[in-house]
Amino acid sequence: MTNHSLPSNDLQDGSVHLLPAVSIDNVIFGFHQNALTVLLLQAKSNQKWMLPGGFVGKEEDLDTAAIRILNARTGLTDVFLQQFHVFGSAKRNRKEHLRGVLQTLGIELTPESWFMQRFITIGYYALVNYEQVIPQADVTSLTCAWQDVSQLPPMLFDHEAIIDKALQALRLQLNYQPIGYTLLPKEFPLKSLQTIYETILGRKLDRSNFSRKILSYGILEKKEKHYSGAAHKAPFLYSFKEETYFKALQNGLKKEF
Amino acid sequence: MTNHSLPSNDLQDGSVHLLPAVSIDNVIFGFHQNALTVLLLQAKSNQKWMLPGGFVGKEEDLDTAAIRILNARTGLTDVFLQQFHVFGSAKRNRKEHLRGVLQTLGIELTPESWFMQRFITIGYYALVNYEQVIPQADVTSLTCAWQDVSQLPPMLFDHEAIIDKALQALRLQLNYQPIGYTLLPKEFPLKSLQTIYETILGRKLDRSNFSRKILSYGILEKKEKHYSGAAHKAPFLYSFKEETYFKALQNGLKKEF
DNA sequence: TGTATATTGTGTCGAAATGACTCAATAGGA
DNA sequence: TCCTATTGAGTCATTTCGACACAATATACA
Repeated sequence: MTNHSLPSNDLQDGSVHLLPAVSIDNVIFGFHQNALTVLLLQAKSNQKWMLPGGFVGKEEDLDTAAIRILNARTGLTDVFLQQFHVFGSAKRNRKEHLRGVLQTLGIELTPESWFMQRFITIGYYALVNYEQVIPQADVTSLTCAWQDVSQLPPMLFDHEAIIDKALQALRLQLNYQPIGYTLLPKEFPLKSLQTIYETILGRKLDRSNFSRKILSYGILEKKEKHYSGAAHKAPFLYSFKEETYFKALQNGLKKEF
Repeated sequence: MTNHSLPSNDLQDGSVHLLPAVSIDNVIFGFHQNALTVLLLQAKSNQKWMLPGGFVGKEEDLDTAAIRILNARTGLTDVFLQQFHVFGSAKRNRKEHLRGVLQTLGIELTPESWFMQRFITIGYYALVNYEQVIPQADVTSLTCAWQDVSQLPPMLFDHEAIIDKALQALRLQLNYQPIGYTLLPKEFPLKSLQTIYETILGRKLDRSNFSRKILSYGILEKKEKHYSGAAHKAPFLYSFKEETYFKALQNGLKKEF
């Protein structure tokens, strides 16, 4: 973890009502200007960027905590949020950053404080609608802002690796679950969805074949044309058919083997 | 967690050298008599079965701890072991079982002891060679034994759900990674591999199509015939081609999308 | 010794999916 | 008016998939 959505005196007596040694980091993906982006915070102490994270209450489910933490930075409540990996190397080096955080807050803690101990962090990823998010910085950060996934700024400790791993997890998910409903506005051109797939997969896809395949899932509905103002033919817009979309989320898109 | 491979006085002062609130549970799969099996321990206190689990040292990587715990019950060192999910519901009810464990060991702990607190557990699964395992019970268990996955005995708290989730994770893995090298003896008939796939997927596969597909991966080598003594044609044996097998493990079997 | 039975190796066939293309239509810029 | 980028639609050869057929054969049993 790096961040927290709790009052700063929790750092002093968090041990009373927080689960020790465990934190949560959220990788929140959005889609804007034809690019996949991640919501990040910039640390006051050293200007590096970090994932919005936090702690878990002593009697709080992990999933509930992840949602609470996401809500604090985005204002969103109803979100597709999924655990994807635990980062548990003993050498996740937080020490230096923590000193900075404490200095920022004007707090002193002994090295024995719960907050100074080793933490493992559980990675969750979310796919959200860019438009609906109101980024909210916290007391330790200068700003909360979207960053292009393919051009990440300097990140705190292992947070770039965590984003990488989230992308890998998404890449696998593409093969058995639909994606996009929570990332895109109600109506969108197929091109946008294709860009999302391309970013996650890290390679170009054939336009024609992509359209054939995605439409074969039966989760899209064709709407009217969209005149973007660009110097070329106007594309059709599409929207997700909620019913079949969620059925596909549950049952998977295809049966391998 | 449920179990531990550490001396029993760790229960008293584990807080000194163990990570609090975090345990590991291993789902160890083996293949025997044409069936997929899991290695389980039977609790002395109430005869229920549980996954071999344990704790994490304060300076120990999660993955290292998982291997250490697996080694303690199987004697194996070189194993395919993979984290698949964190179980973090606040209501994972260990309390009753813990009382039993403490009674068995003749230890008394205050409710404030680290051991009596809430734990989240990280699930790892392993695929191992049945023949090479020497099951080893620990101080809190009557026995350590293999159990058929499709006929599990009564299990402690959420351990059946954990096995289910491990199977689900395996099911996904089948689509992009080869499986079997660590489960089967050096040489085996295709039928054995097919049974593994069928158990993991929970449905029958067409023999002919299975063979075509699995051979198309190029990870198998045909060996001599095998006369089993059964009243029918003798099958060929196969072995994995290590080089291509591990290449496939790394790079995946196919590129969806 | 001969026949029955279960299971294996091999192959067929149509349907579906995939990857690499082509080409006309068109919205706005030069 | 012509140019250019992009779209919608479609072609086509190749590969993959699912379901099934059939002969070969290792042993049991009559």
